[in-house]
Amino acid sequence: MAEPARTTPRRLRTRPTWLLAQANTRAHGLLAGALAASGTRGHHYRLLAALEEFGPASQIEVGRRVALDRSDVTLGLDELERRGLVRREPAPGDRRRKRVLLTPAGRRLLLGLDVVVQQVQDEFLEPLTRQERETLCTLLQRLGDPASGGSAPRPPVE
Amino acid sequence: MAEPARTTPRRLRTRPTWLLAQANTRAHGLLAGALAASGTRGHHYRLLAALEEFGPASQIEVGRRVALDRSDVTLGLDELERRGLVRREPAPGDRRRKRVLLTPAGRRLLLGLDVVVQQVQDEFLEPLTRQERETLCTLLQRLGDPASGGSAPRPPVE
DNA sequence: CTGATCTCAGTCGCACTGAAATAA
DNA sequence: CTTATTTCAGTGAGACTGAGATCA
Repeated sequence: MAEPARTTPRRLRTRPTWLLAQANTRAHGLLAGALAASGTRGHHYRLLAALEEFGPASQIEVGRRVALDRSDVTLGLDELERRGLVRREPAPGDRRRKRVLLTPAGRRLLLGLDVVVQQVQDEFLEPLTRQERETLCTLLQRLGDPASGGSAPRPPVE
Repeated sequence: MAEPARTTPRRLRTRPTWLLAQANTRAHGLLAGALAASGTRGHHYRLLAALEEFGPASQIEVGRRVALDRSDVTLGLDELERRGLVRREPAPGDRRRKRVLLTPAGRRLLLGLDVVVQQVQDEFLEPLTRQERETLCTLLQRLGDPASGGSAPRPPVE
């Protein structure tokens, strides 16, 4: 017996939240590994994507669209700005805000990352047929949505 | 226009790894919130489950079954032991190892947590029919598996 | 005055690494 | 000697909070 029963407890194995967490861990690992080659992380891709698709926006707006906290947006944009991938300028008409916009270099990087990210999807989904992939997506979509409509963000520490 | 286009970029919205991450965030939030009432976290439930279902085992064995790092097993068991929920004793026949076992109080807590965890599943899956829930589970199972067979755990930092 | 935006410092839980201590 | 198990200290990313500065 070289492999002495590497079984997961039934309590976990049969629970959707466990399966979800396991699958997500694998997906996250693949993604992080692939993005690391360009010195980028998930945050960066998200931020670039929001800027490209919706044009210049305030930081709070960007954060809302890609589900990032205001602090993480600030830090992420710091890094992108240092690399010349985005620019911040005072927003016209409201000097509290900053208008963030993609530079040409930022757009180029984004297009390159698109390929990387797409390859990761294929690698991750390899065990599923095309039909199954679509089913998965629609189910996940419906599960992720309710978050915006009434969950417990962080319970108070006792 | 009070809600000015809270849309997620298409690049994210259409990608399985994004949908997975969003759904997982919601699931994790619900679970953490529900467990917090008993001063427990996911780790603890996993550890208790492994001990209950497979009986006393070495720490490394427990960690393998519930996908926890050796260090996290040590810390998690520290906490459970302090609360009298598990006991550690030197393993008979191999004094490098410790044999970890569930106490009666640990078993009682586990049974209580079972109810809590099950309720969270129902709340989380509420948007799906019974049929869809089963489909989801089988798909996720197949996606989580390959992890053991050849992924990139942590890419070296450049 | 209130309230929004951005920034900064810090917290917390999670996943992991490297190395020491102990023992097979 | 090498190898396995546990423990400890520390790192790094992700998600978050609270407070200050700035401005509507």
